[in-house]
Amino acid sequence: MRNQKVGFDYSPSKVGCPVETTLDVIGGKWKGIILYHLIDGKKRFNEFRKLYPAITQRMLTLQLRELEKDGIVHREIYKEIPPKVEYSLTEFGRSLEPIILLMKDWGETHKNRIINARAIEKEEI
Amino acid sequence: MRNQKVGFDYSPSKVGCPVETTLDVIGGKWKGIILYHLIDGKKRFNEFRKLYPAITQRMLTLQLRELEKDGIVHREIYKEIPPKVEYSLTEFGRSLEPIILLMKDWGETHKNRIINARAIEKEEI
DNA sequence: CAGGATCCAAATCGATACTG
DNA sequence: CAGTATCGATTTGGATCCTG
Repeated sequence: MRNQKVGFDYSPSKVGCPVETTLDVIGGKWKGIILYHLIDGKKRFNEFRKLYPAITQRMLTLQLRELEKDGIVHREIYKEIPPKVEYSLTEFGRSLEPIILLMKDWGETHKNRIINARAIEKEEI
Repeated sequence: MRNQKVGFDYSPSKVGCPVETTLDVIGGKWKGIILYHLIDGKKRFNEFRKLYPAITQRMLTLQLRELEKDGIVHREIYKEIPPKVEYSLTEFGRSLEPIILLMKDWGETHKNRIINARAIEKEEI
């Protein structure tokens, strides 16, 4: 299976409201985080893994590839030994910055509220 | 303390960057769309189904319930026959409006680009 | 009308092992 | 270092039937 997708299917016939387009690009489980960390500069593969140990190697690879295919992320390969690959936002990718930053603000402000809501939810089960 | 934790909880909303919190709330496959349609007023269950035939009854129910539990959506039940249920944004939910609207703008602007990128991707398979 | 319940298929994820 | 490959587990989705 050489083309497993981690994002959503996006055949044109399914395209509905514009919000869906955006969520399709940044809504993957780890894409927002990847994008967020790319805002302050390029990152290497293992830098991401240190920043976010919870994401597996496999998922990181898959999500980066999709962002690359959507033209959001640029992948620069240095032909050295040991290998070195740097990921950065493309110009197009930068157009997502305002959204990511707004999401960051919202998350910072309301994180505890969400955590509480979900904790209560669990107690009730 | 009835909620003492022995290990560390790695559930997304408790750890990591704030962007993840936000995506956790609005990133569900249909949540963005639901939220988008709620911005311009309350909606009934079957109204959503007409606006978005692609979403199944089951998925609509599940996603609405999650938004409700997170305090984003309010569910008003009218005890009538036939039954009537209206969904609306809570005050808290309204704090997400700027993000949703920004996502809508981005989607409108770049929709075609994304569709093309993914069309090419498919040709290559 | 607005769903709940059930069952099954498909998509997605994670752990592990391996490689240029 | 930066990945691939593989496999089993989990999650999610869809179809169908049922109900107050």
